[in-house]
Amino acid sequence: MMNTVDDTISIGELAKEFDITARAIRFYEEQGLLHPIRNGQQRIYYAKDRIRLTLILRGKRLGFSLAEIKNVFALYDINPNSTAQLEKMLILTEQKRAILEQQLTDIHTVLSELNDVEMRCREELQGLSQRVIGE
Amino acid sequence: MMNTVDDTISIGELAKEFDITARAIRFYEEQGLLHPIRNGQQRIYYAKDRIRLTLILRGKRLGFSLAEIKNVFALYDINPNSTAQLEKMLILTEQKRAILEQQLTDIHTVLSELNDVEMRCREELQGLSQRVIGE
DNA sequence: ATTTTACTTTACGTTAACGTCAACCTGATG
DNA sequence: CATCAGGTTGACGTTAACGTAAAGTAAAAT
Repeated sequence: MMNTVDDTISIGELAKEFDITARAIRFYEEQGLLHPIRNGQQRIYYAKDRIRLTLILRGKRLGFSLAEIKNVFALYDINPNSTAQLEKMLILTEQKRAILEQQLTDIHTVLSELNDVEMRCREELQGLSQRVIGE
Repeated sequence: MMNTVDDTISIGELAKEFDITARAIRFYEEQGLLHPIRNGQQRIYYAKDRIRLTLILRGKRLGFSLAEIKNVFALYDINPNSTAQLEKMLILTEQKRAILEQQLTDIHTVLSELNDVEMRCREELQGLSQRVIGE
């Protein structure tokens, strides 16, 4: 149940808020993507967990696997003192960027194709209704 | 092998051209996404199959399942004489559009986040090299 | 003629991301 | 006190999209 003093919520509420199942949330935890605190047996979630979940779902929408998303999280958690790690991170971000930019062009292509289909559809519908009226 | 008179190619060449396995191509056929002609036992592919494959792979990059991609293909193959079908198609294209536009905003968000990470990385690297030089 | 090379079908294996029980705990409520 | 809503941990099931291995065919090269 919702805690009245702080901003913690239960797994059920979190699931409802993001329109996913509790099972999915537990699975993300199992995979190391979430780390909720316990109140006895039960999990309690804070605002930071909501942010994490937002990132997870966005990553999924973009076609990234949970493992990849976990990697990205790991990047943010790196202690930025090693040149090697920093350069590795730059390589990874560049890879992501390339994929995302490919997706951008893909999306624009498909959107314009959708426009074509829609236009032909509407014209066709116009024609049909004209003929019906004409009779 | 490449046919010298027309523009047909074998499954191996097609696989190489698109950097996927022949198994994948056969699987797409199994799922009704491709319909190559046979020369005896062997499959032969025409330019139109290459176009299909391009569309399949683009769909996949955008996170669509093969079943969804097949549906989209079916839309193009509809004989556009039924008002009901045309309107159904318009509904489907609108759904796709919504998903794609969500992805667009997702991508822009992530790209700008990547920029932030990169900038912090480069600054950190600058700092490290400065310190080394200073010694 | 035989060995390669490229293809074929059949069929079982694999991985990711959960779904779906089953059996248990636990605080609130009639 | 009993029951119920909501939580918990296993553990096995499921689907998509192929991978992979086996066993056979067919043409081409040696």
